[in-house]
Amino acid sequence: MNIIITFPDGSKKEFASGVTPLAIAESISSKLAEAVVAARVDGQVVDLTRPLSGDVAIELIKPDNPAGFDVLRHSAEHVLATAVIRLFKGAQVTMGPRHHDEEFYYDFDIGRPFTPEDVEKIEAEMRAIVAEDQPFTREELPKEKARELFKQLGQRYKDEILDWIPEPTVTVYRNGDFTDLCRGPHLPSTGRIKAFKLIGSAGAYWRADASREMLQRISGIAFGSEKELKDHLTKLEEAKRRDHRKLGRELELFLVSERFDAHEPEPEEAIEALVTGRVHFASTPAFEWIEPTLAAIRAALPRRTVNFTGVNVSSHRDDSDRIPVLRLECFGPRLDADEQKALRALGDKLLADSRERHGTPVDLRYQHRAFEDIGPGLVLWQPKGGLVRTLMEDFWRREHLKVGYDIVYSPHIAKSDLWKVSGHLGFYRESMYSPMNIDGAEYIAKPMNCPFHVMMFKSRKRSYRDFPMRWAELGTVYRYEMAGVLHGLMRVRGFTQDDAHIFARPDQLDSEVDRLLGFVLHILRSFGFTEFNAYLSTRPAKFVGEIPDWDRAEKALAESAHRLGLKYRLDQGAGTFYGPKIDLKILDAIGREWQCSTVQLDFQLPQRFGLTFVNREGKEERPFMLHRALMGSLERFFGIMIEHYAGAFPPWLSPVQAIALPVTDRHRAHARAIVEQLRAVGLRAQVDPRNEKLGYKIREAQLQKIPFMLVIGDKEVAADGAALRLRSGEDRGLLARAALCDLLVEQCRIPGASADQVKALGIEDYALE
RNA sequence: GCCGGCUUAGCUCAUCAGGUAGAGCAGCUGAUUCGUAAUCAGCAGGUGGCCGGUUCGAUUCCGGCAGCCGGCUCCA
Repeated sequence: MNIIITFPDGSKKEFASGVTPLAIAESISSKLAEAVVAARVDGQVVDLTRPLSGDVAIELIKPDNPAGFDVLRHSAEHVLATAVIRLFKGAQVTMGPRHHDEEFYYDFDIGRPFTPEDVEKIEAEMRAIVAEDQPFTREELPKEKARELFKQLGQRYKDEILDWIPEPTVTVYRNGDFTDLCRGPHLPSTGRIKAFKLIGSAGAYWRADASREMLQRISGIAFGSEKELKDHLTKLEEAKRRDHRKLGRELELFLVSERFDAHEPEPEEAIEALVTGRVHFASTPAFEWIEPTLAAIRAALPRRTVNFTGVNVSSHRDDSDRIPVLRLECFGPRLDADEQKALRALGDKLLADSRERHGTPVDLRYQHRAFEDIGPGLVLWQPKGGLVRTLMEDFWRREHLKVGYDIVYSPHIAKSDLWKVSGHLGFYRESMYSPMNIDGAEYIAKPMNCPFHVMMFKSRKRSYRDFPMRWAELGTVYRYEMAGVLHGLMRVRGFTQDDAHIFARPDQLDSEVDRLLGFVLHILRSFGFTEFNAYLSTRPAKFVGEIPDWDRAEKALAESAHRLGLKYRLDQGAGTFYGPKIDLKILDAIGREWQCSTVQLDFQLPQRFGLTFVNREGKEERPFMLHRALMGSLERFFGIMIEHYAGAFPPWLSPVQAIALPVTDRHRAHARAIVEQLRAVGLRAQVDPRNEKLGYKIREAQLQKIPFMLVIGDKEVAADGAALRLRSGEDRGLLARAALCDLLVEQCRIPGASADQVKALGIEDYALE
């Protein structure tokens, strides 16, 4: 019996029933059969070896297609697992990712971490398995049969995976000595994995749950050809070259988490004693410890002043598992051997005491203070970075004022009570810095700016005529982020949000969202980003407010994105607890995605703070509130720009725009004259006055990524001009002084919203009714 | 916070197996007056992240802590 196969281009061909997609590919060309990794049959991706029956539509999938990529990488995972069970007796296999971005990985439990040597061995074993060209075979069997099978194989984790599969029948794939529970599909055989490389190993929690077993993840990359693999590695190299941490140091833009040696040993050296212990936070307030501990330490160190300086709560998992760290400072000469011994003995004693009292360990140690330390995740903006930031901020302020925002400021700390009312202490406590005690009241560093803006709203009775109110602030916030996630400027603990809160009447929702999205695009484009991905995040499982309000708000965001021609992806259930949001991610020069902008609707705060306005009928009504950030955080956005431009900022953002390079010192005076004139028209220009060869100065200017180099020698002095060299290497030749000036002014112009844009962004409701 | 790795001069990196550290660049001094990505010479620079342990002796071996890097998780 024959069946009719329909191809994507609509053409049809007849085959014998039971034909496999692989055979079909071979009938077209052997090259295609070689390249193809899976087939889409009536919309479903299946193995190339799956026999077909009945008339179907078929599409042969190659690795250049996302589905094909997935199959390739998925098979690579199985090869990885095969290598691991061969090399490690009793290794437990768990699972790989559902979808693959760049990398593939598979998590194992071998009772210990993998070493870098293990990974090398595993990769070698994988190559052997590929060379063996083991066929992948698929088998369907009832769930209970599968349970028995994996029990026999000694694979514990598979049992748990089977628990969360609802279907009565499951599929199992085999290759060589490896059998895995797997939906598939897979390549016909391991020999088809030509280009792959293991990237490394790291710990990962079973089911991403920190309370479960720590597994060992091995990750790698796989491609359809060696060339693609090579290209990918080149891209990684390129990313490394652009790393903002490296460029930040080289260009002297910022410092983060820097530790400096202490300057001079001081006559009165300070040491710091830390007392840590695990106690039940709710039933045993850490403060009970302070007095007895202090007294004991004072007795052990009679020659020193010992002060209590605070309590840090260092674990943030949940209330019952917090670790209060008592921070004590001891001033005085460095401890001698006897004193250190005494302190250690005291530590042992405290340990024993606390075990008795709380059933938990306590640990006392001291540390000589040998460093001048800022603290992890805190940023210093050096002069050149500070200048770029100033330019970013100035631009930001000017554009905001143009389109009807007001600029506000708020303090860095506020009483705990405010954070209680706002709900942060309930929902956000784990990310907040510990309170400080001032005159008997508790204050906390702000993790967000919104409560302050809300308080300003409440300062007087509001009328429907006041709306919309758009209050923007470059507000520096502090968030306690887990130590392991900090990363250069991209993830820090103190950062400045380009925040704003828009308070408006319900009838203004659509127009405000429209204007906002338009404004976001304008700002991001001005900084040189032209490609975006938008994500609409809808109601999560845990939410506040009424469902009709949510639906309406989600619709408003979606429609607005639509009106602006912004294509968005739906992120179901990923909204914040207080409202839906739309996030914009920008694509940088090498195609990486970065989240910056977020626009969030909030039903929660106006309600918690009881915000109202008086409407046209004289009745109290609740306004809505929009939170938004465009750049997100100045620190992070700066980091992204550094990587996007590889440190070569556009001229308007370059710390130094032009540098004059006199060929010898007799050309210095003329160089100074040119620079003076450039400065007079507002350009940031400098002279390199050093007695060095021209090549040397050019090299330095080039490394500093200065956009315009002005070479000045005899010819240029005679012609009263300069020879312009661009950082691209292009030599523009001699330019007369005036022409040079005009050109540079033009090239360094600061972007800004045009009159049309301002109009589009809606200045009209500035007019009072 | 968890898992692994790393931490040597301002930066980039050496020091084969435990015997108290070297180079290039940067810095300082001097010479050189030079045309599109590095002129030469000299000088100075380090209680090898911090605190302990083992050892006759630790940068090297072991433990604790801190920081960084790659992941988990989370997010601007």
